[in-house]
Amino acid sequence: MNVGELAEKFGLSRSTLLYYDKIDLLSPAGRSTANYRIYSEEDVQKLEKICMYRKTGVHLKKISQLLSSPDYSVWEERLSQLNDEMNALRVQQKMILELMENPGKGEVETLFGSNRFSAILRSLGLSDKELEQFHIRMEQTSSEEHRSFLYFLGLKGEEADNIIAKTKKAIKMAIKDRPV
Amino acid sequence: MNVGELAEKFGLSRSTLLYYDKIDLLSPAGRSTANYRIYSEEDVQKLEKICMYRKTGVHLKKISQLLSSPDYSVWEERLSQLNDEMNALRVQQKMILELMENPGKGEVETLFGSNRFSAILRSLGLSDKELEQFHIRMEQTSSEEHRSFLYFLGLKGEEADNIIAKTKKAIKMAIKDRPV
DNA sequence: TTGCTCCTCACGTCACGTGAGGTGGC
DNA sequence: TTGCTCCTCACGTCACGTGAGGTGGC
Repeated sequence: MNVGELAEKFGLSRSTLLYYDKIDLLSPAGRSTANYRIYSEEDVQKLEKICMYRKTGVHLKKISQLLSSPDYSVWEERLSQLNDEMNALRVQQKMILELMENPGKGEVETLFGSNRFSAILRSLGLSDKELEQFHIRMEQTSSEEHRSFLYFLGLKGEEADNIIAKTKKAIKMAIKDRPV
Repeated sequence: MNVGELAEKFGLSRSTLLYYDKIDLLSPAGRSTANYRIYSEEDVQKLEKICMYRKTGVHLKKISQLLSSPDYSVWEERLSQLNDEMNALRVQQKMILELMENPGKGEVETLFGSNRFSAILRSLGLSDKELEQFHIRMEQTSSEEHRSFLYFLGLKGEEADNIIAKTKKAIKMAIKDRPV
């Protein structure tokens, strides 16, 4: 296999493979007479692992190390890092919400009503779909539990009522649209 | 004020301020006879805003735009971006957990018992302390609710029992260590 | 011969950090 | 004079993307 074929097979760009060769992460087994890169079956399997590991967000250097000596601790470290990164993102969300609520400090227009609600939703770090699913499952299990959970999150009475109303509506819609 | 003083006042490095000058984000009002940068009171106030905006994670270019023309939509965009980024991190967490559970694919040692539990905890994107607090609050409110919540998260019976036992222990410790 | 892929530099990205080499102020 | 801060390049970071300019294969 040459670069183009390998790139397409894995949905990567050529420059990615050239880069991997450059940093000695994945060098082709050989070269053709015309100096084309030729990848072996082993190279293909190695690339498969690389792609999997890459999806965890660890640095290519660590991936390189992992390939030569599997080390379990890399995953624990990465999980811890991810935790920190998520917390950092949450801090950013909080900062934005503060700026939105205190336009005086940042001198931006005020935010209110349903906008504020959606901002709070996002600040919880969940996607809209995920949150809707969560609320639906809670409401179906126990409406009372749902309400206390919303209070638990620090929402005020009216806001909680709004969410519950929305969720009930969503459930009705879901039931209505359910295939027979 | 010169660079060093301003840097210290805001807890920034000098190179940061040099960089901000270079990209025309914050250029000093003037220069001394020895070509030192001299920052005015206006510059100080501008830097204050820059520091606040920086905490939201928006690019310096956008911050530069914000300073000349306040635009509310920047925050909405950033919130949406943050959502995407958090989801991306969650995908990475999932990938790691899969690799940990399927050592065959990644050829890493197996994970079991309490390790698996802590991995699940981290995969929820909460810090250990946050999670402990959460469990404590739930357990104090309603032990039954706590258990059903754990099932809700997909934990099996024994694992749930373990968490509850741990939480009860933590509560006892907290009560015991409480200042009189 | 015409396209096509391939090759090798080399520069740009983002927000700085880190020297190198030199000058002014107390 | 001794440190101290200041100055201006310029390179390194991370994982590529994007040309520029040129060659081999069908």
